[in-house]
Amino acid sequence: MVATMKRVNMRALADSIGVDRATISRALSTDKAHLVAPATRDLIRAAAAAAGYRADLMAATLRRGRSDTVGILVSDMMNEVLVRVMREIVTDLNRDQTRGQELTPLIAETGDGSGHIGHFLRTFLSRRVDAIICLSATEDDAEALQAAAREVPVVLAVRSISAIDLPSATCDDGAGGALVARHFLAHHHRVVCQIQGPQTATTFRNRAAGFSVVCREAGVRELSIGTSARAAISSEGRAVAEAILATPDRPTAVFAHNDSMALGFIEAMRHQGLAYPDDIAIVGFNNTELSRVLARPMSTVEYPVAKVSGHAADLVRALIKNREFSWESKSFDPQLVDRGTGVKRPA
Amino acid sequence: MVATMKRVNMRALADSIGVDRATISRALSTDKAHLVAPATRDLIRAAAAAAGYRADLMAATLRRGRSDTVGILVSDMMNEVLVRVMREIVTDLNRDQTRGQELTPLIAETGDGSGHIGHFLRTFLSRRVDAIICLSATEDDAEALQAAAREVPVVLAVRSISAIDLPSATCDDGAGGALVARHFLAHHHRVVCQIQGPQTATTFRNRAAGFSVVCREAGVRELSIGTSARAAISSEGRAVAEAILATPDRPTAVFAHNDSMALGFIEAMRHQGLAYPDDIAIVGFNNTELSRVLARPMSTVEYPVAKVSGHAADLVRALIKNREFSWESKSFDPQLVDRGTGVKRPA
DNA sequence: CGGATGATGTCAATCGATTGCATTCGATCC
DNA sequence: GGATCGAATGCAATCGATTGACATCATCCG
Repeated sequence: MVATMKRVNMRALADSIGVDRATISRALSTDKAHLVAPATRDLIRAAAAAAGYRADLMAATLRRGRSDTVGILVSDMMNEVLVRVMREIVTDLNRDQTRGQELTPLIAETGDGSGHIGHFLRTFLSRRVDAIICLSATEDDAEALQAAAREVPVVLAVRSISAIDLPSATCDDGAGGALVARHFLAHHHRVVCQIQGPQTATTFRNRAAGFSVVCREAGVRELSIGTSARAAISSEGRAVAEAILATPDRPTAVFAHNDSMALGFIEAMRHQGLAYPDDIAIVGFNNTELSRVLARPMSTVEYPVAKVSGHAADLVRALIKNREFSWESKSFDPQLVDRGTGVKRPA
Repeated sequence: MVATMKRVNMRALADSIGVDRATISRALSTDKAHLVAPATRDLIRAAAAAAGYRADLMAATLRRGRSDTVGILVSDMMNEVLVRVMREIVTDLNRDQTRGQELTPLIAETGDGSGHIGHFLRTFLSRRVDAIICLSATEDDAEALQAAAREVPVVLAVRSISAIDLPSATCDDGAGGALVARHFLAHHHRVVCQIQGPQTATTFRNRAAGFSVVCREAGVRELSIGTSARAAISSEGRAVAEAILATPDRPTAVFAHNDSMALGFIEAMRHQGLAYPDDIAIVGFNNTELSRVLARPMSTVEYPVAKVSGHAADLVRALIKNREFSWESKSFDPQLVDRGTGVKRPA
C-alpha cells in the first residue's frame, strides 16, 4: 500500500489562510513580493512552508509563457570535454543571479548520428524552453537549428557551424593546433605528423589547419600518411599510428587531435617496442583525465572549458532577457599543458 | 533583427480548419484517435503538419496531471558507470512501447556533497515528473527520497539504501567481490589485499565483505593495511597502494574497488620499479575505458549495466502505469573480465 | 414508422498559477 | 469634512490542451 498524498494547490492554501490566491502568488514570488504587506507575506510564507506547498511550474509556465528552462543538446555524454562544458554551463545558469532567476536545464543526449536533432529540438520547444544550447552541432543540423532559432534563442557551444550565423562560444582550435606546432618547433623537431580526427568536424579541420600553417611557415616538414582517423577514438588513432610507424621516414613528433587518439599512438609505439615518450614525441588535445593518469603523463592542450561555458551561459541569459540583444560569438584560446612528452630525443 | 514567429495554438488551428479543438486534440492523440472519422483525422493531421503546429506540453500536463517526464538524479556525470546506466535507462524509456508512450528524462547532476538532493527533488516535483530515478543515492538522502516517494514513484539504481524500502536495481557487489577473491584463489594466491573505496557507500562495503568472506573461508590471508581510500579516485588509490607496498609483507594480489584506484596502484608499482602486472596481480572493478586502454589491459569486473538499467526502466514504467504495482528490487551479478592481470607470478 | 444504436462532433468545465484592473480602507491634505 | 492618494488585497480573465457530457445525424431493427 502506497501512501499517496494529494498535493496542496494554491486554492487550497488560499482557503486555509483565508486570503486570495493572487496574494499568495505575489507573496511567494521574488519580483512582486513587495506588493504584499510584510505581515501578510510572512504569514503566507509560513503557511505555505507548513502545508508543504510547492508551486506547479507547469501551470505557471502556461500562464507566464516562460518556463525558466533551457534545453541542452549534447551528442555524447561520455565525452569528457562536452560533459565538463555542460556541467559548467548548468552551474553557471543556476548561479544566483541579480534576481533568483534559476534556469533549470533539460538535457538530451543526441548521439552522433545526425538527423535526430530535429526530434529533440521539437521536444524542447513543446516543453517551452526559454532557450536552447547545442553542444557539438554538426553542419547537418543547420536547418533544424535555424528553424528552432526562429522561436527561441539558440546558442552553440564547443562547435559552431558555418552554414548559419548563430551566437556561439567555442575554442580557437586553429590556435590550439598552432600552439602544438610551435611547441614542436621550439624543441627543434624538423619532421612532424598529425593524427587527425574526422575532417567532417570543423573542430578537427581547424586544429589541422592551425598546425599545418605554422609548420609550413617555419619550413618544418609535415608528413601526411593516412593522417585522418575515421573516428576520434583510441582504436582509430592506433590504426593511423601504425601506418605512421610503418613508414621508413618516421616523424620525430606527432600531434594527435585528441587524447584518446594519442593513447592509440602510445599503444602502437609500445607494440613496436618503441619507448614512450622518448622515441617519438607526442602531444594530445583536451587534457582529459586519461592524459593525466598515464604512468607517464602526456603533454596536451587544455580546452578552455570555463571560458567557453561561461560565454555560452552569458549569451543564453542575455538573449532570454532580450531577444534583440546584439550578441557576439567568441572563440577562446586553449593552452598548452607541457608535461614534457613533446621534447626531442637527444640525438 | 530576429524573425520571431508566433506559435500556432490549438484554437488557431481549429479556426483555420473549422473544426472543434476537442476534435483536434483527439485526432492528434494516439489513444483517442479512433474516435475521429478517418477522413477528418487525416485532414487535421495534414493541416497541423502544414501549419507547423506543436502541442504545448505544459498545458497538456496541467490538464492531464501527468507529464510523461521522468526525473533522473545522478551524482557525477563523469562517472562512467553512472553515465552508462543513465544513458541506457533513457533510451529504454524512449523505446517505442506498446503505445507511443514516450518518457522524456529530466536530468540533474547532484554532486557528491549530500543534502542537495532535496532541492533537486523539489524541482522535479514542481515540474510534475511522473517518477524519479535516483542513481547513486546515499544514506543521507533517505529522508528526502522518502518524502518524494509519497508523491511519485521513486526508483533507486546502482546504489540502494538500507534506511528505506524503495524499488531498486543494483549490482550484486558482494558477488563481485567474491568473484575476484575466487579468481585469486584459482590462481593460488595466498596473501591478498584490498584497496577499498570509502566505506560510507554500501557499494564498497559490499564489495569488501564479499571478497573477505571468500578469503576467510578459503583460509587465504587478507592483509589489512590502510585499506580504505578517502575517495574512489586514482590519487587516493595510489596513497593506499604506497602504504601497501611499504610493508615488508607484501600481498601477491590486490583487489581495487574500482579501476581508477587500480590505476593508482599500478602507478605506485611503477614508481617502485615493480612490473605491472607480473610482480603483483591486480584486478579492478567496472571495466571502464581506462582498464581497456592501458598498454596492458587490466582484469576487472564488468558492471551489469544493461540489466541494472533495464530493470530500473521496467520498474519506472510499471509504477507509472500503476502506483500499486507490487515491485521487486533486483540485484544483478557482475562478471569477471579476465585479462590476465590476476595470475600469480611463477615463483 | 418509432425508437434504439452507434458514429462523429461540439460544448464547456477544468487543470493551477499569474496579473491587469477594480475595490477597500485608512491616512493625508486642503 | 470631503477629496485624494497610495498601499494592500480581491476579482476574474487568461494561458492551451483535454475530456466528460451532450447533440446531431444516419442507420437499422422489429
